Amino acid sequence: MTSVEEPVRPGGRMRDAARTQAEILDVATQEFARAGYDGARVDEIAARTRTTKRMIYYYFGGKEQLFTAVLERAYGVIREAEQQLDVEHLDPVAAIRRLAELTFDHHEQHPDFIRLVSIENIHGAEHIAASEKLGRIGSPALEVIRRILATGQESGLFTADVDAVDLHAMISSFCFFRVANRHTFGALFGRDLVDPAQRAHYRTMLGDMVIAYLTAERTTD
Amino acid sequence: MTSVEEPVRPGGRMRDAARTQAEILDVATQEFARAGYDGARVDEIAARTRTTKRMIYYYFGGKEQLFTAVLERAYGVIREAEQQLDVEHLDPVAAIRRLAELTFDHHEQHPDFIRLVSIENIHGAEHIAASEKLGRIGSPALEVIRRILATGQESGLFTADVDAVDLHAMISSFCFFRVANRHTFGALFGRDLVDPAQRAHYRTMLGDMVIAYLTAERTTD
DNA sequence: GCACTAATGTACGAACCAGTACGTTAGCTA
DNA sequence: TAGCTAACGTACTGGTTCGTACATTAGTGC
Repeated sequence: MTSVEEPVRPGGRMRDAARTQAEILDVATQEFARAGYDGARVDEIAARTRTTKRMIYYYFGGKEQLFTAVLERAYGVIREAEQQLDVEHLDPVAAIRRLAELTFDHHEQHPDFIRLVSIENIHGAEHIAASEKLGRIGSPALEVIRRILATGQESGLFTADVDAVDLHAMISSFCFFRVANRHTFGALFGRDLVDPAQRAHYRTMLGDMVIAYLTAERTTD
Repeated sequence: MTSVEEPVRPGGRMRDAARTQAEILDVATQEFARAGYDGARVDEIAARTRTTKRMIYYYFGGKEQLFTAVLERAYGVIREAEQQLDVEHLDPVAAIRRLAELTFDHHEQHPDFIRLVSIENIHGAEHIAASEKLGRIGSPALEVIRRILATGQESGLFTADVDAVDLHAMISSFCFFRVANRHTFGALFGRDLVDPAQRAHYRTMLGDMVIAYLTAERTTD
């Protein structure tokens, strides 16, 4: 997520709009993820930047729009990751398992993103609604699921009545919960869902769950 | 969740510590769920109560402790609901499905609780950690799962290597995600996960998923 | 090298908000 | 019914925090 890392602009431009904006977004992402929207402090973001609060208002307009920009960039990152998906050369069962595992990995590697999404849900997704960019961002992963599902259903490997969006929700819910709710779950049940020693276990569990669901004969009652 | 509903204390005591505390907790639950911990306003809570801000500090000590008290009561409610669980007269498959459905129903009926848990996770479960009551609250549902799982595994209906806490996490993740992330999911994928018309569909989907996972033959590789 | 504008820094204000000092009264008990 | 205390109300404060008015400079085009 960090886009800026030069120590003290060695020989570079002193005034660089793109770099300043990227740095603000980096720090703002951390701060919003750390403390939530209302808990985040604009002054704190400015202080941890090589620029001043003035610049936040100059480039983004305000706290609200800054948070929207943070969300836009965070969603852009997963969108790019999803575009790199390369699983359709596998057979449907292996492809779905691989897709689930990549989703699992991505969630684990981007806890800040998970927190931002949780925060945005607390606020009723009003920033996504206010963003033109996020309105029609789409999901490459969804298209991949759609195609794998179609192949698997044609060949009779998968049960026919499964929808791509639903399957995406199923996979996401497990991956998301594991990261987002690890604190309360750990405090109440004494088990750390993101314990590295348990990582492979939960990754396999997710794949098993999804494949079992897709290949089970449904009892129509 | 609402414990107080008398219109304007008809003939009752004017000074009633228990009623005042319960009313503060009711309103605080709504306010914290609405706006998050930092977004919630103590003045707003007081204003929507028949008492004053002074009383909040008199009874609870401060905003932080008030939130902890809200969490304690909210977790107490699900604990009570879980103690009413009566599924062990069913065969293991039906019992697990029924348990999953009841979890599904409970999450749907208590969106405020879901929001409080999300908020508490944003803050690293620090209030649960600070609460003696919540430290060892336990989970009746977990015990039920444990027993059903044992029966199902003994009879060979279920695969042997499933843990009760893991299964609880699996069920919870689906139920929780559906309610907690409905706003962002709806905004991004154009599908309302809590649409009443889709309720039965997702309820069945959850049961199918869990049962498929428990009864699938595992490919040990 | 001059002028113009994008980029930046400083200092401040006004509203907000958690928390409290101080005073009052209902209701119980002896 | 006197007295005591738990329960309650009012008014205020001190610090915080988003946002901005005003001043300045780096870089660019001519």
